[in-house]
Amino acid sequence: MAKATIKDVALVAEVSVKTVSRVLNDEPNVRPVLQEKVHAAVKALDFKRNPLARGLRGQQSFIITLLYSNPNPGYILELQNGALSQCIEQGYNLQIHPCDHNSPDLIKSVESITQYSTQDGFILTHPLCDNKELIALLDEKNIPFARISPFVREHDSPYVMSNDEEASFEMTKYLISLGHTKIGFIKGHPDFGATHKRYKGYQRALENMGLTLDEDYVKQGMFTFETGESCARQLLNQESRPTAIFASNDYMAAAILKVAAQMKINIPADLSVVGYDDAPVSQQIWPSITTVKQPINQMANTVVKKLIKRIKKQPFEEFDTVFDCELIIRNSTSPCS
Amino acid sequence: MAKATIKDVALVAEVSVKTVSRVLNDEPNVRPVLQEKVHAAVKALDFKRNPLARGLRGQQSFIITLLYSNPNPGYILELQNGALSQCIEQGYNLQIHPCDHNSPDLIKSVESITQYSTQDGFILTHPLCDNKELIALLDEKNIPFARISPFVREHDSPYVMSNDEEASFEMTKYLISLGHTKIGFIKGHPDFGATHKRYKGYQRALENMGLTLDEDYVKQGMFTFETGESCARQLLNQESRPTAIFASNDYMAAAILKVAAQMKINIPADLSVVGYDDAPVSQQIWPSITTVKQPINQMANTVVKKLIKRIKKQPFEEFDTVFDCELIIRNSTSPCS
DNA sequence: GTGAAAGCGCTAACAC
DNA sequence: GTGTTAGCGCTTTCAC
Repeated sequence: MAKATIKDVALVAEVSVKTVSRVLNDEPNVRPVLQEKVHAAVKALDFKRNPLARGLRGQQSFIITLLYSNPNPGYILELQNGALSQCIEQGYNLQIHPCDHNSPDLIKSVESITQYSTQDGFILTHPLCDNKELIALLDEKNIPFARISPFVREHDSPYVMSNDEEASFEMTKYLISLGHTKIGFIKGHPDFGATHKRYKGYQRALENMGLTLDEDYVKQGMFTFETGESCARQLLNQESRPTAIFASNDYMAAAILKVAAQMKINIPADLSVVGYDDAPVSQQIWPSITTVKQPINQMANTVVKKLIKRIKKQPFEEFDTVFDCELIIRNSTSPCS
Repeated sequence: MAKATIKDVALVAEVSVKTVSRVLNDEPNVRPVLQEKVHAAVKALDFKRNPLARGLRGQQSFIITLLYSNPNPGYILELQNGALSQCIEQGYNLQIHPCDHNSPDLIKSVESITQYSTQDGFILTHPLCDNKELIALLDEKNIPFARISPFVREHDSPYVMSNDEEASFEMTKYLISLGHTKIGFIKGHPDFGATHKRYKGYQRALENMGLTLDEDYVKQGMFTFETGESCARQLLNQESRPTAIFASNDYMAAAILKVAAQMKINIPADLSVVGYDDAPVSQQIWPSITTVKQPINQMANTVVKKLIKRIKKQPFEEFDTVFDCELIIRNSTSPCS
């Protein structure tokens, strides 16, 4: 059986195609009686509108493109799933577009997808959402977009973010509450807004609890296992070594475990370690890593809602913008001995 | 400036729209002179065909849907990237559809996406590609599909696979070459075809090298960290414990490291551990885990090529079907002491 | 309130 | 070889 078209529905419902279209699009000016008839016919024929035809006529594609450049597979997948479920709910398709935020071809690659297919909107994840060229491109092409965890917020496009600074503040306070005073910190990649927020939360907590920040306890990592490893070595090879280290993500935290094992430093007895992101590795390692979990799925869900509102030129302020993170206490932290 | 249409191109090239269409579709019967003209006009206008219109007219969508149900984010992302790059190259879009192979709604969920949008073909990853109901559904709807790592191969649809059995055979031989004779094995989830192939490679290597398989050294895991942990405990709590353990994936291998740490068993000095998949954790843990890497990206790439051939009803036998895996020797293995 | 007709951008069928 | 015409399924005029 060939797929039913709007004509078939009109025939069965004994109305015109236009009336069917009106009902389907929730337009006013249709008598309830006819609405009923149409709905019945739609159901009887198991009719679904052809998105291609809809798009062609309406100059829209019902495609939302998710742009990401991020080395964390667990994070990306969660993002995809959250965005996807909301897209499906609203009758949109999600197109994925992995890219490299360091590539000189970034702009070109995004431009090319805007040409080869049509998309109603973009979702930019960090750090792409702070890329001025990219934003300029989308603005120029007049393509709506929404951002996840932007650092710079001046654009009028919708965005969502997690309260990284607050979570980092809480996590640092937690370490202090365990009796730690010598708390090391490994920063993330400076291109990522989250890096600065996480560091700021750490700073603020120390200050707030009357501790002074020791520059020797702060090292610059790049979110990779390798940089985490070298930072950990630097931190732990000092005379007065920290009794706790806060890494800006779980990969770097995992690297601390490696260095500690090699140096025969016992975790958590001699050194507490915390990470960030709740990456799979934080559970697949021993001791499992105390970390921070962002509500990524929910954030992705909301950002899609906002984007679709923006696409439809409706207000989007009704939705949440800042999302709370959750501290997940595992086995890599213990009271300072 | 509004996007150029085929009409604009025809106008500039001073030919009919049909001629433009012919050139664009590489159809015969156009004089080289006109081809030149059309190409020049296309370039001048930076013209790209509207995929919606193309799809509507041609009863195709240029959408390929990737179906997966797999708990390994690194694997999925790699798969997506491989499939995506090939899709883009051939002018297709990739739609992703994560699902749960255990869900009773699986079939319904796939059926619904075939209704809400049109797709030219599906890519089924394992274990979905061995789901009879699913295959029956696609066959009935006459939607072409291709499979990645199917266990049952009777269908005439194209597929690719890695030679898991061979890789597992080689890995086991490698352990034996290190002097190990008491080699434990943790099986994966029985729903996955790979589980059986990996086990078979292990069996065959033992046999081949003149060792007898000891049932006490084989435990049934489910690919999760937790099951790996309990299997490791069972294996290591025996009187005559194995000196090496082969886990069917890296999550379970990571769990062995945990158990070993708790039991003060030194890795790799007292126990060699190998995993499978080259999951991110295998590098983010210490000691890093010796493992097997499948050429996922390449497999995904090829399966898309095959699928598109199938969609176009062209032969697809020219492409590779079986892909070699690579042993990655890291720090979790050493000669038997 | 409702319907007929036009057309979104493209390609298949058929003329020439 | 090349151009004209029709129409994919839908929504948007614009009549009634």
